[in-house]
Amino acid sequence: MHALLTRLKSYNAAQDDLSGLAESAIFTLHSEERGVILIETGAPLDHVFVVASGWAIRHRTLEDGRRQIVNVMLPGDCFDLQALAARYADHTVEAITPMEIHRAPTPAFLKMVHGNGRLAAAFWWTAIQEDSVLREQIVRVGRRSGRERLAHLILELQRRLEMAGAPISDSVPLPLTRDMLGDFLGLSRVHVTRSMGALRRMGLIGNVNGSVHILKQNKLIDLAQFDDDYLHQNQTPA
Amino acid sequence: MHALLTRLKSYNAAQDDLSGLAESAIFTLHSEERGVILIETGAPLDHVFVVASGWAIRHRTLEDGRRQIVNVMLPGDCFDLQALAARYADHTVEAITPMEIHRAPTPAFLKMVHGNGRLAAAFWWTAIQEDSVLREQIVRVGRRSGRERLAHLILELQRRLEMAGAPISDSVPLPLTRDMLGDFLGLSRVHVTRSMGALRRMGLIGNVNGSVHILKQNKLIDLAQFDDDYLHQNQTPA
DNA sequence: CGATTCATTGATCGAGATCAAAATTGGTGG
DNA sequence: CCACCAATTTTGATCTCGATCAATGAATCG
Repeated sequence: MHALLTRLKSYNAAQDDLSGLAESAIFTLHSEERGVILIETGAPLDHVFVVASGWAIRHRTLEDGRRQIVNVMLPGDCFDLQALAARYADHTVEAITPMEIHRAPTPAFLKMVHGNGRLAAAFWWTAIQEDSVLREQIVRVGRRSGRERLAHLILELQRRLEMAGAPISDSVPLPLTRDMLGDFLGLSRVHVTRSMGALRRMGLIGNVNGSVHILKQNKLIDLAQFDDDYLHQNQTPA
Repeated sequence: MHALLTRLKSYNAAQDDLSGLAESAIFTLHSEERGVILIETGAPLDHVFVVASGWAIRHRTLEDGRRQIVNVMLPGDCFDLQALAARYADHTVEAITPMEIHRAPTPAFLKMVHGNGRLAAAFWWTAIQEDSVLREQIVRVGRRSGRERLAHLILELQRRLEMAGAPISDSVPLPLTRDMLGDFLGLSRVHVTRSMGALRRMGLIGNVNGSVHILKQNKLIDLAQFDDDYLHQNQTPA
């Protein structure tokens, strides 16, 4: 639970009784291989997950094969809190790297947060944060150019990884194939390569294979019109 | 609160103690004109809203004027439950028709749901539903063609309006200009007109001005690959 | 090493953007 | 009821970004 707790620090500066989470015995730790489907569209939602390490994607595939990746689940992310109010999954979640992942049955999870208001609020905050990420994804896909989408995504991933305790660095791991990036950003595989090449030729990012080096943060932020307010990092509520 | 209560019926079939909501005195009713900004990007989030009548849009504008509408708020929708965990708005919400809207201060709202678990669950359900709508919007904008986007949106609006108590009908009100539809669907104004014309010429929808007539539901559903599972209509949780 | 998967690059094509003008709609006031 | 004005929609013409098709390179693995 380390990544999640690290993340929650930036929410709950006081850090009062979140300890209850680490102590609770309802989560069990599992290792999953790359490619494993954690949640299947249409399947019952009976567990809540917290990512310890590794990456997963949430995606939806249309009848004719077109696919859209909706979001990436990084260490410290929790899903599917949907389970508390909906019975069936409306998306598929798939591990794209080997993962370590905590899993709790929904009813036990519910009981835990019922007994601990601060904990409930903390999880609510993570849900809010994911909402904002989704909204920004809509803006990204709806109104930005190929390069802008890519630059914006790279910056978002950098921030989100740092929030979960990754060392501050201009090197961002990116274990996504061009196909996945395309399905994430609403572009074709080929165009991802092109946009990547453009950013490289502009000197904004460095050579890529499994991770991106950010060479000129400021230029990249400019190009992407990236404003990280939407990540609600240090906004303890009223 | 009629529209919201109607909507909640499909969630909480038992309909036990949601009455507390109607009785609670924390909401005040306001009339707003078209064009009024209900929530401004960057402004403190100190109120929770429930739409009684009229439409609003949540949108974000980039520095160079490109705009993306993230979602539409219809009668029975609540926002911004974000207020419970984030201090500042990351989007603008604007009335696009005259509206009647209920408003409660966030702290009072919090106290109310704290004292009433079923009510809390019901509001959580509305948040889950909005999440699903957002995810579907990502798929729509990321991977569908112009006509598909339009067809899909029309169908979604029809369902959502019905859920809030609008009479079942193949006539869907659509008080959005072509500009708004473009900013919503990630298209240009001109292309919205074209896509609309295409659907009309295909005999799927009827003449439009302020509302759309759905002439061939099935064909429209086919074209859009519309599957309304994501609206989680009758899925009381475990 | 073949076999497979993924990235890069080139060539061509098309959906949708942009620019521009005309037609329609909707008030408002005389 | 009509004339006028503004806002919006529709339509046409042209261009461009990104998609598609196809071939070539790298990289990984039994």
